[in-house]
Amino acid sequence: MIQPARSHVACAACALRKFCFSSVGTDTAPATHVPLVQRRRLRPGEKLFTKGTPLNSLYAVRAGFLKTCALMPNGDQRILGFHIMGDVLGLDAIASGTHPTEAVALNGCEVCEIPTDRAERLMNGRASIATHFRQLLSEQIAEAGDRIVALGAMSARQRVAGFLLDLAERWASRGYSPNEFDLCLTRKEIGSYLGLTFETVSRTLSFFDAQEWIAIDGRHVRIRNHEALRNALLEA
Amino acid sequence: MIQPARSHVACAACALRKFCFSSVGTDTAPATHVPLVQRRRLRPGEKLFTKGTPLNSLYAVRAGFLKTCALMPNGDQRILGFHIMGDVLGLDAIASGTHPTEAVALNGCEVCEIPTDRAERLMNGRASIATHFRQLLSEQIAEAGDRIVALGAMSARQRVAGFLLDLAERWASRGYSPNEFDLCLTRKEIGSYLGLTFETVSRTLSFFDAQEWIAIDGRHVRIRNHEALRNALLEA
DNA sequence: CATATGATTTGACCAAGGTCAACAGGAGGG
DNA sequence: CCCTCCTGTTGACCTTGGTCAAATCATATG
Repeated sequence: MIQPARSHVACAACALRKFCFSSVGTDTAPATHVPLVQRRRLRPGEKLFTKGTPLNSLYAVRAGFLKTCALMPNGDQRILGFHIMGDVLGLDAIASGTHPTEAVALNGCEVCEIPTDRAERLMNGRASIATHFRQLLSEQIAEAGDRIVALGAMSARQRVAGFLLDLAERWASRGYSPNEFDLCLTRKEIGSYLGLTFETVSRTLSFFDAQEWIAIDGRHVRIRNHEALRNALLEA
Repeated sequence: MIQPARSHVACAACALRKFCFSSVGTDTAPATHVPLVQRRRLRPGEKLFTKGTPLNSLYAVRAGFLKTCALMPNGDQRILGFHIMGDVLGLDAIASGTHPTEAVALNGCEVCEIPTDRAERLMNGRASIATHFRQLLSEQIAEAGDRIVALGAMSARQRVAGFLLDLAERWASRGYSPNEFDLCLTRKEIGSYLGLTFETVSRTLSFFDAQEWIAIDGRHVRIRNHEALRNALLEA
């Protein structure tokens, strides 16, 4: 069991916190932060849901790192997104009632599971929760727009620079170091996410390392020059 | 004024029909299909909303053809989507309350305008409408995922073939010919949408024409061989 | 430990598509 | 009618990033 204190912290950053019984009570009573939603632990490589599965629950990431992938007709997969603490998974399944993508844990993960019928009930009962949820959905549409722009318009260096800065910012917004983190990903997975081959990803990372913009050791990255990366992201 | 009969038909295909007063009454009374939502006409090139504008209304396209674009820092624009009869615009603005993109009419358009406060009120009052709206939002997330896959993984020929087939299907689903339609777009706009230069779009269309898979005359397209295009979409 | 497997890096080469340029056809304006 | 501007087509050439291949390293498994 995770300590109440840590739980409280993680829940504060969670986009689905309003769907927990734990915070439905008065906000001033820490005792109510004992989680009442279902928790689920995932081993590295374990799938949270698979393509074609009926949508039963939405998930909020509490700890760890997951990817969501689209499976192509020819068998291989394209990575659509990476998800860390506070991110919500499963929203793309609401339209059809069936997951169009799959979610895979990249390391040990813990997620909160909110059954969809419970979420519906909560939203029907409290308009503010429904509004919040619509904002969550809309945010993913807007973010997808950004990805579309990036994939259609940016060079390999821009994509990799943008990827590193995006990860750094996301870790930072969760209270971690913006300068040092682990990509829990293979070069191949990064390439799949960015629309590049793994060789190009490797070369580009090596180039950034040679420029001393980053220091890379396997999957561990330290950003040495945010400014240079930001320039690489902007310039042609 | 548009004839009641046509109005009824267009509304039947509209994703926002549940938000019209006209259909909130009993479904069996055609008289109530007289539209009570605000209509708005747009001349070619006119903007429905611009980037940075506060979100006041959602829009459903009744007639015509619009594009939504992201504006890049350097000034040029990337086209995120094309929209025809029945499509909904503005959903990406719900999260921030401000339009992150702009929508431009490509020809004479007519849209229905649903003020967001009215939409909120309707959703708060009727759970089924709220559920329907969430499905609408989720659908756009799932569709954006498809675009991301397409942009990251497909060749120029695949993209153009997919674009033509997608347009054909969308026209067909609205009761028009799946074989003949007008791209109301310049080659440059198609390229911006597909992540290609306009020269490549032009060359690829010429190639498809030379293969006799399509017949192209300016912006008018006739599809002569759906099967060949579908193959082009799948093969490497 | 020996071996197999997969991740990563790097090099050499190639091709898809971008860039630059020339030209034609239309639309609009004086 | 002339001129300009914009769209579209096509050709020539070049760059980016993909493909193929080899070597290294790490990890896992017998």
